[in-house]
Amino acid sequence: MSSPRPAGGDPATRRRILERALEVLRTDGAGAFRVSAIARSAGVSRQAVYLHFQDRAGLLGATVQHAHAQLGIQARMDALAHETDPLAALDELCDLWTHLVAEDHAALLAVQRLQELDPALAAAWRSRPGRAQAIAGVVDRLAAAHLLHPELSRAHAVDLLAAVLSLSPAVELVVVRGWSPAAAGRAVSMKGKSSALAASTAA
Amino acid sequence: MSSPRPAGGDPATRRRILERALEVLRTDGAGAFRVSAIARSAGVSRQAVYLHFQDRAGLLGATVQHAHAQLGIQARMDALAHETDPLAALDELCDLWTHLVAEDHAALLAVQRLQELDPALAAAWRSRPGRAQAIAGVVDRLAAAHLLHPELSRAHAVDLLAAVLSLSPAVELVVVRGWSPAAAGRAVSMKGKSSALAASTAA
DNA sequence: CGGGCGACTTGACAGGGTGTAAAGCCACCA
DNA sequence: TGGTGGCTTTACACCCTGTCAAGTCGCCCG
Repeated sequence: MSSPRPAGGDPATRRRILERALEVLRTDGAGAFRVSAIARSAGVSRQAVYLHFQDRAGLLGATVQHAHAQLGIQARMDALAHETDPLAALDELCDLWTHLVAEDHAALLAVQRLQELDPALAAAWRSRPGRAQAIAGVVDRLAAAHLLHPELSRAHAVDLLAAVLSLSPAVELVVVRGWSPAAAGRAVSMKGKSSALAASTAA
Repeated sequence: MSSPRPAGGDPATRRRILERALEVLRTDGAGAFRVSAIARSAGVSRQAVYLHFQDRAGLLGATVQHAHAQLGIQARMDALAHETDPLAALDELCDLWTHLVAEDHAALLAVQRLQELDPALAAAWRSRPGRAQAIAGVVDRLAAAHLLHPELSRAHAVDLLAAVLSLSPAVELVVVRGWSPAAAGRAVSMKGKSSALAASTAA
């Protein structure tokens, strides 16, 4: 269910397509994410792409997954799950997010752009691996440590954290305004803390 | 310079096109923003649209302007400029933003989506009327009232506020998670305050 | 060695979108 | 009566997606 790919073709070719797709995305932006351009860049025919991926949205989804794998997002997500200190977990999640955005904002913007045209991609994106769970997990740990603001329900805290960790703030700080991912992560984390915690326990 | 429209055609027709374009955007989303669909919806030929607007991006820009006018954004912006209490100004700006997003997120998302394909639209969007000035103005007033966090430069405060007032947090809260614009505005405002102010002087 | 199969290419097509161009229609005005 | 502005119709070039059919190449298996 998680990978309904046509399963045709050589994995090496598939990987090469994904690598070039990611590079196209990173260097030329979301607007350049065209099947023909990616195929050309990968030195493969356009049809070959359709042999490996359902359609453009499928290719984009796989490309984002590939980017996440390349950046070791899953490993950091796993580490996050084992972090016992709730505040450290929150910091780490924010840092993870801003670094990911710094590296792959084009890919993330492309997904945001294409999801409207493609319900399947939208669904995959909304429940993108780990993110919702990570946010809920951090909030749960904060609540367990009695750090959540007393007037804030857990659901509301999740909403707030999701808003803070949404795409455009990170893009605004890191991409548009040139902050370092680390600094942006700290800022995001501070926003999250101060809007959801009982006391501003800044580091 | 602000309105480089071809200036051809009947203003009434132009208005009708804008109204339908806005409705298309609001009901069918950014993905449905197609010249042909809008022309059909306005009961006008596709060419007539090009007679009134440079191209699709120009039409979108004008549509957003029309939406802002319809919602009385400019009036609220002006009122904002005359608000003397810095914290009230901040609250008002956040409330303004979430209400605008609640009403026209589709239009705003469309702009965000198309700006990559159209440098002119991107420029117009980045310096969208009032927004940058409003943010800078609020920060200035906060600084003048010595409310800014002492370790925060004015430029950084502007960056932070711009991040808080970027598109996706408001969309996340209001559109995805169903918060009321007012509640979302309060949350956004609180985030802005707590990340930029010396003390959490909540209302 | 030869057949077959999987991976890929080539070429073509339908469908839909943008933007431009040229010619015609029509109502209104001088 | 003639012109002109606003709009329509038709046609076009161009690009992109997604599908189909046929052909090519290499490799493995019998």
